[in-house]
Amino acid sequence: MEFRETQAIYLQIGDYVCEQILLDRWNEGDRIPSVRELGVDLQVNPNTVMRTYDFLQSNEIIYNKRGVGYFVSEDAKTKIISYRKKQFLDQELPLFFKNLRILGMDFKEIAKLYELFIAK
Amino acid sequence: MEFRETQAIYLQIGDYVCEQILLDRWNEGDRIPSVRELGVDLQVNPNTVMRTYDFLQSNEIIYNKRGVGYFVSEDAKTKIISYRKKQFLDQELPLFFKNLRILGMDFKEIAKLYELFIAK
Amino acid sequence: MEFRETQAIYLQIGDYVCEQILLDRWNEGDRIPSVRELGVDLQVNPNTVMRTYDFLQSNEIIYNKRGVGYFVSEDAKTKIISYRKKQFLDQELPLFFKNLRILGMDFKEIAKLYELFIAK
Amino acid sequence: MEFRETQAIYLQIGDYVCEQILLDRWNEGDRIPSVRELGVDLQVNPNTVMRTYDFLQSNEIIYNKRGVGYFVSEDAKTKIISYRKKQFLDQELPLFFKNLRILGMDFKEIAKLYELFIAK
DNA sequence: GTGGTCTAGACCACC
DNA sequence: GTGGTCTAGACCACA
Repeated sequence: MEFRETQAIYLQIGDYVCEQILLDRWNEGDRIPSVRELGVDLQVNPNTVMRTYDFLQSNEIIYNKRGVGYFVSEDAKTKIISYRKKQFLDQELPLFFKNLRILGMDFKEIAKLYELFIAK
Repeated sequence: MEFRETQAIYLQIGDYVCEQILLDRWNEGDRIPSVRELGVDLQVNPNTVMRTYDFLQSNEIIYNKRGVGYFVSEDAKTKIISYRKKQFLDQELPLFFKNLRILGMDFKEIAKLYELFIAK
Repeated sequence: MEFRETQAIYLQIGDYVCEQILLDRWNEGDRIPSVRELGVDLQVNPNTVMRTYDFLQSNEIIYNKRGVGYFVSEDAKTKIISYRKKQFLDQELPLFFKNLRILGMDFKEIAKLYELFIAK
Repeated sequence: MEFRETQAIYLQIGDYVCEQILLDRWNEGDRIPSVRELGVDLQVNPNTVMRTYDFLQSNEIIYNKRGVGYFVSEDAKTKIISYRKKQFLDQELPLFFKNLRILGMDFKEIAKLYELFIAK
């Protein structure tokens, strides 16, 4: 796995894990790879994976059974989506609209571009 | 001024400066606030403002007269808009569309939200 | 059975076993559940139960007949109570009192809560 | 500073910080020592202090100004006390009462011991 | 100077 | 085997 420079690796791994869950590769209730396994897989220090798991656990997307491993929470998918939606509506959308206005772009242009995007 | 966690403060100040220019609050050829003044205004360390000005100067949006201050370049508005438009079309828009799809949102919803935004 | 985060599971199982003995559910001289049985009951790895039994045996609360099983010692109840009472008076009580004071709670509050607890 | 074996160092440092706040040694709004300073003071790796600060920040007891340092939140004292109170009422008190009953101790005994404790 | 991230490697308790 | 903690040391962006 390649990492972007612009974001902490442990967060990118977080996104990776969430994607696996959203795509039903790792199902709710399943055990996910151990910190060591995933560390080897992604060519990353186990501590870094640990940090990801810590972060996801504090967001209740995964949980831990002591001495056994980490597991996908029951409502993980819902949580991920609602978390992202909130992020999107609160942060990205206002910025997006502001940009539209500042750049003097017409909303209809965007609509057209979206159709092109969908068609791809 | 409040700053987002997701982006360096000096870049956010850069956006702020560009906005002043685009909105004709600071006109081309005019002197803009000194590093210290803006630092006080925005509750930010002067070094940070300095970094912003450095950055904007390297993009030729502002220029410097030694011992006098920083000034808005003649074609600043054009430059800002073309720079931003490129950024917007290449980077933000694809991400934006991708998000829409992942979150399963309808484009009509966005259109409605935009009207609300405009009305404000 | 639910386990607290703050203490090792095998110790919490130890408390559970002692309680069964104190409450006369498992009587002195009787055979107690096998490591596997209790493991299934409590949804826990048999190794963990094994560790509990090891621990209790080293405190002479239970003993082992090879190939037969584990049994409650003759004077188990006395031992448990004296062990716990010591623990309680030396360790828990001082901490408890200290907490009361730090939190600025009145002892009468505690008395009331105790009545509620008893009434349950 | 000496650390107990029974609890993670970073949590003990957390308690230490909270104590400083409760005792008005570090006041609300004040900057607290940098991770490096406190690391030297307590003879501990800066990363460990970092972990403490992370933890306290997620509990909103301290907050961070980027590039400047960590600061005591406005209502830190209230938060600490209410956090501890919750912990006490939910976790310790039920266990305490349960112990009382199992050990067959009278509540009046406890009341007497408390008076002795207070008198000290 | 500050925090933040990451690595490598160690040791531990626990399951 | 698992996670959890800690250290030492490095590098970086940021203020």
